[in-house]
Amino acid sequence: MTRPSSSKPPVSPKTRGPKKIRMEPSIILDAAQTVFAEEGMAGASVRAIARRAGCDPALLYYHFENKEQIFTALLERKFKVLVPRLQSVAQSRASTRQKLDQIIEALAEYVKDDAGFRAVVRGQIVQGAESVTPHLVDPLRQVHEALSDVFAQGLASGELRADLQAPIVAFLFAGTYLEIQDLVPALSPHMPHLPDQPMLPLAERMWLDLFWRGIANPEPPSRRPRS
Amino acid sequence: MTRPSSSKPPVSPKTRGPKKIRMEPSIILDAAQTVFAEEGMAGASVRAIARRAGCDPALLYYHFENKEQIFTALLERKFKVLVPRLQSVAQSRASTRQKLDQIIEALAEYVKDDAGFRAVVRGQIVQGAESVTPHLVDPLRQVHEALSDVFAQGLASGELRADLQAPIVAFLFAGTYLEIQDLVPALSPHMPHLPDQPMLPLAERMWLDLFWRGIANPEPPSRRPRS
DNA sequence: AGATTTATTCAACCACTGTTGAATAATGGA
DNA sequence: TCCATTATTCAACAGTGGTTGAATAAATCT
Repeated sequence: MTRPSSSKPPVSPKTRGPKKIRMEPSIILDAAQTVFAEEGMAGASVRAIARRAGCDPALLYYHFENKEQIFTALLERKFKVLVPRLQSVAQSRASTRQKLDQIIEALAEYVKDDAGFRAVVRGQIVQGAESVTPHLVDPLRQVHEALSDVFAQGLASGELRADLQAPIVAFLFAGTYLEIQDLVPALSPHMPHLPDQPMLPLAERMWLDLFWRGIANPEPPSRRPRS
Repeated sequence: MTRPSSSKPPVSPKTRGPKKIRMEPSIILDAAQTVFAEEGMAGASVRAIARRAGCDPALLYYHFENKEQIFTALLERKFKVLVPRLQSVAQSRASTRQKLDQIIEALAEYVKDDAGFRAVVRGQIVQGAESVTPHLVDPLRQVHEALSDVFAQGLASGELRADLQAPIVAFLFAGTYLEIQDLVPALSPHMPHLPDQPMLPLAERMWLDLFWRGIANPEPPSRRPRS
């Protein structure tokens, strides 16, 4: 102030450089996931993510290209565990019913505590966001193919009703499962006229039974090809 | 430019006031709905909404309190037609199957060309946005109550399986229907291994058949109380 | 016609946005 | 121990965000 700033006082010439050490990019991703979930795609600010991760905003640009690429990195991280797991279920040879249970297990891992973030992803999908969609279609296609395979096998073996179409049932199965995982926990707290138990397990069980009755072949073939 | 702006030239003292006349608030709401759908809650700027509606941003603050209130007004407009329609279905006395068809008709009207906007609404629900949730819980509760009634009646009449719980089936029915309406159109264009027909009608029919098989009582009572 | 109310626009405010270039502390190798 | 690389921070830029107060045209009323 009073000093007339003789030539070029860089204001505080000795305070830069690391203070926290070794910030793992995965910590930034964790922070980003929460902030995206809470604020949405556009509402999530780089500064908020950095604050939550405990570092400077500029650091994000050292580890990632920009905000969108943080988002796509997040997608990649999530699908990298889901896709192979589903593919291995599709290649196992258990009964269709058992495979569905395994698929549900994998999906349950995928959705864990994550409704907010997945709502953002859904937004990007339905509005076909240019920068995100390319990174989404590939894993989603793989997920859908794996599920389609499972249902196609069930059709071929006669475990499932012959009037079904595997790719469509795959849509229905995954879509409705995720829907229940997201919406029931979000809504049931506000519905006063409900039984006094946790809704989600009840809804999940009822949905699975319902769905199975809807697709199972009422006259199943002999369980093993028996003379 | 060249004029040195003598003392206080209010820059252009005669250009204010209306140019377009009588901008209906509903036009602003239409514009807002598209922009919210395309850009998300935080990404939708007041300026973008105004541009789309063809008016000045400040006008939005004459007709509405602020951005959030535009959003809640939008919600109100949508639910004002859905809720009574569902309630009247619940009070009619057709067969349960017929009532479900009517519910679907009402829901189809509700979802029409609107996936983007509903994705935003879903985001607000799952993240429990403070300013929006209060305006959502009431209509959502009414929707859920109406559907619950329909299923409860079906249970009482023996049209539906006795091991179901009406409020939960209500969740499943509405949730999964909306899910299919949103996700199938958004995803199927990117799935190369699909039959070459429009997916949505197929998926919708298959889902309804599946759902009905899942909830219908396999030993239905006499259609009218007989002797 | 004149006055009042209603509907609209303009210009500006400040807080915050994504992003970058330069400065620098910590780390690891020679 | 010195040096090069890596990881981090600071400060700033230019743009955009929601929002408001004053100005004013159009519509309505008397």
